[in-house]
Amino acid sequence: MLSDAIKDEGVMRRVLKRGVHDIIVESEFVERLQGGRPLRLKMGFDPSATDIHMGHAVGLRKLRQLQDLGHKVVLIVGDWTAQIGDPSGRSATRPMLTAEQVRENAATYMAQFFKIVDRDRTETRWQSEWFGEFSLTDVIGLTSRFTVAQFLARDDFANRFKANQPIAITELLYPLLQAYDSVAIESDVEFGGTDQMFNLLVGRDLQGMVGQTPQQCFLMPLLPGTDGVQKMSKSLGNYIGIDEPPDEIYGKTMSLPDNQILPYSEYLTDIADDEISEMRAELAAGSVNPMELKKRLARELVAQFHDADAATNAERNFERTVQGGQMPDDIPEFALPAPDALAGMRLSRLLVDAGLASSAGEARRLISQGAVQIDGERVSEDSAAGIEVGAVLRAGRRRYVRLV
RNA sequence: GGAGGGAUGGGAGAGUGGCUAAAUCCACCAGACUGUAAAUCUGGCGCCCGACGGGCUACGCAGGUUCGAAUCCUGCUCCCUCCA
Repeated sequence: MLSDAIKDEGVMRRVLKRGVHDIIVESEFVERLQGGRPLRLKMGFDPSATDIHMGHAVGLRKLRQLQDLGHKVVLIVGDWTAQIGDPSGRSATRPMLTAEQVRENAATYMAQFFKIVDRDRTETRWQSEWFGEFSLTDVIGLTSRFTVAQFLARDDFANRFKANQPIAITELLYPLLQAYDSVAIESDVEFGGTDQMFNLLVGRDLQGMVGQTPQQCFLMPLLPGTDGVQKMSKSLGNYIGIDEPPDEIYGKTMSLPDNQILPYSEYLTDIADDEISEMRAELAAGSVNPMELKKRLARELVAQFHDADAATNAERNFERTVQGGQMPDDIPEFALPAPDALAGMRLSRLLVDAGLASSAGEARRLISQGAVQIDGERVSEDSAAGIEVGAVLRAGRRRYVRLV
């Protein structure tokens, strides 16, 4: 059942150090890892956000590594909290969902989740299994174990409290509910980003209070988004989704700032440690064009979330279109409503209809700024005169459409 | 329960009767330069109109005063601070 690989120093190093920010408590974790019993690895999921991106992948890859050593993932669908939402209204990321939406979102999420995590070594649990039965007595029992001072130890709360920002009572409840999840499934290890540290620790405390062995907390580094500064998140629009087409993953990776090449390579690929050290040395010495290392990274990511052929293709496309300035071969088509529709039509109208601009105003701006090309020729007049069926419209760097 | 302060565009934050589709910064879009990197520079950033002009919508919500309101008045909703 359990793999002997845990005796291998290289494997252990990879599991414990690479793509890991901190393990609380590392020595206990190692002990339990070697204890001969498959561990229950807790991973919670909020069904109000269903897209998995590279930032999440760091942790999911870690789960997979541990599964490969014989351990078991327990995926918790946060259906209960999602149906309550966040009444404080402060956070648009926690809308109230219907049971129906939760089911759909969970399905969407899992389809992506199991691209990384091994389905056969995963147990899926729904939060409502235990919270569905919860009474007010239970809630009070739970809250009575903690103090306000404990919560003020969390940076986020402390800062907001000092700055006179509101903190909804429910916000204090969420960590407790999450902690109770750990008790409900008898978690051995819980995973989360460094921003989750407080919540994970509350789970650890609560388990101890009810007589369970406290879970270990596995903290993953937060992956910066494509801007290289803020953490990757959908709402900031700086993410690379694992479900995105090969060309997108490749292209977005290429637009990463250079200083993200090493972190991304380390956290998201299996490129060997010595190779990464070599890359680091080359970058420091300036003996390599960072672009080349980024291409390597982009290939690795596409191969991982699609396959090797897709990676080769995406690279070829990138070289031809972006680096070579040629048109891509897959251009979405836009069907003109009528054969003679182009006659007398304004170009701005056409751009909007074809989805290349969100409004006529934007379309006009693009034209006047020289961002619009027809069959490779830059246009400056807002007129569709002379355009024929089969022509390729381009707006900005990457938006193309072929008229049919 | 009492007193005071506040709600402005994706975010932060000016503006206290016309010069305000609303300063400035960030984010974002496009162009130049490039390695679809960073930095820098330039232009843009509500919607519509054959349009160097015109119209419509917008400053928490609903009314009102005024030739004219984001700016004044009334009511409502929400938030914050201090006192109890």
